Amino acid sequence: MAKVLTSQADDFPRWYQDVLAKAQLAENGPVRGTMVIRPYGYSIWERIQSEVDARIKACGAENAYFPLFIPESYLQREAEHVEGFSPELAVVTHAGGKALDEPIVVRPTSETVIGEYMSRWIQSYRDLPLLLNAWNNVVRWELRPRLFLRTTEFLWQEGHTAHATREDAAAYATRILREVYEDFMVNVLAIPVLVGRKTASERFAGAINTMTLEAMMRDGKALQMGTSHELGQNFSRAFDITYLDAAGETQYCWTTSWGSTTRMIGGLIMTHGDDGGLVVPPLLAPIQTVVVLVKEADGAGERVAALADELAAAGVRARVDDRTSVSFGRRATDWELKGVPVRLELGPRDLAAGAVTVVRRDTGEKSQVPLDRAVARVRELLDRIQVDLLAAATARRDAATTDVTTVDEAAEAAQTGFARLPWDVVRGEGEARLAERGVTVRCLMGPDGSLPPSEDEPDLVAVVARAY
RNA sequence: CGGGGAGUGGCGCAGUGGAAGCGCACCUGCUUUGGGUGCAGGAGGCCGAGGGUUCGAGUCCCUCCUCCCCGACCA
Repeated sequence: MAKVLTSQADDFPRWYQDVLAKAQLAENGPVRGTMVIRPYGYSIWERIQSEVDARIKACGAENAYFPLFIPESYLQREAEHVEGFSPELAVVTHAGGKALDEPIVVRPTSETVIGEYMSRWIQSYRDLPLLLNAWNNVVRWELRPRLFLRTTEFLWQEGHTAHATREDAAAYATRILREVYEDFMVNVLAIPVLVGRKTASERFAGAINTMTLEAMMRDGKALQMGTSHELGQNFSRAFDITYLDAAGETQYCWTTSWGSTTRMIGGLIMTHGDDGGLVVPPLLAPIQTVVVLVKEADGAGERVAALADELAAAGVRARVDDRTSVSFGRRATDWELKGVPVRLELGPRDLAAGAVTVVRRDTGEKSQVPLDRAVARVRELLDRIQVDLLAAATARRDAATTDVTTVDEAAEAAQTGFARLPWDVVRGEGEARLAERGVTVRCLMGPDGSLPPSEDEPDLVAVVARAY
């Protein structure tokens, strides 16, 4: 492979920046912290949306849209919520050429405005559960932005639901965590995630329980890939989200919210990417296979086009690269940088052999396959790569995870990966001591890996790490 | 806001008082297409802004602006 990127070993953050630029994923916008997502990067986001949206709908939620602008007074109705978000709000004070009577905030999240409308839409227990989701953009003024990982404006989906009982709300928040996020991340992104509970200090502003999915990047740091919250009755009390139960009594609803963002693209890059660039898992890839015309000769161009058609007919997202004005090496490198899982090369030597050269992006392995077996071979490889990427990422994570027994050992081990230790050892002053070394509790898990119903369960395990 | 750096073609950088340059990218032509081909030619600059010193300032002095990195918040 040609060396066109800073290597991961030399400088991981710079490697990340190089990949963004060379794979044409995204670049900085003119206002600090904003992001321009380029067509290839956006096509990856569209694939994410498509997969996540289908899973959300399978859980019964419906899409809706709520406004970008929220009255400042709405945020102030929930004390913890406003306290949590105040430092990062963008506030509109002037519009239409004059000062506004009440400032308008640009949504940092939509709990408040959706709460207002839930209170109007919910009358009786027959209206519950109310299951909503929105695909939109939000703004949180970030002091230290990084493309995809932490930007002032980002794209996401935010789900908001209202239920009759705490148990229903908890069950739904957990269902989304498992059936939407975990399933998508593991089976499509091929990223292994730890599913756990946030500590009180890491909890969402206004939630009674925050659950998280944590992935390990190739540099050993953790990335929160998604969250699901039980909001208790905090927002239903603030926004008067009530219903009449079967006995005719007025009750407050129990609400949830859950979100996943363009940050997942950052996680994708840093989980699977290597010194050759991005590596996209086949099930996610906007382009699963590129058919490269090495050189126009002996009808090779027609064979390339026919091959791409056969692949498309077999359900493979295929693309032709017949830009013979660009040198072969350049084009091979381009597709590697973009992480296309399987590349087919067709040139005179292949034609003479009645074959096509097949290259795996993840391993670099090359083989020659008879033309009439090419489509079947591609489909086998796509399946194989999907499985292998998850296995490789899981192996890397497990190899960089250490069981320890003290806070000091955990802080040390977390400099290069994840550390696991008893929660009882950490709780209290432990979180502050870890923070001194840049380490946080990523999540709490049961001894068997289960999702704890509270942080007071016996024998909980704390997973700690440095995080993005 | 505390500490540390940097502003020079699109991007990355060199240039310590005397002709604005280099690499990549871009355009033209030829060449080469099986791993970022090679050669030749070419286009592109208010050197962050303002003021000062000097015969002469990208370079020295002053003021301002912006950006980046390290700390506290965060999907």
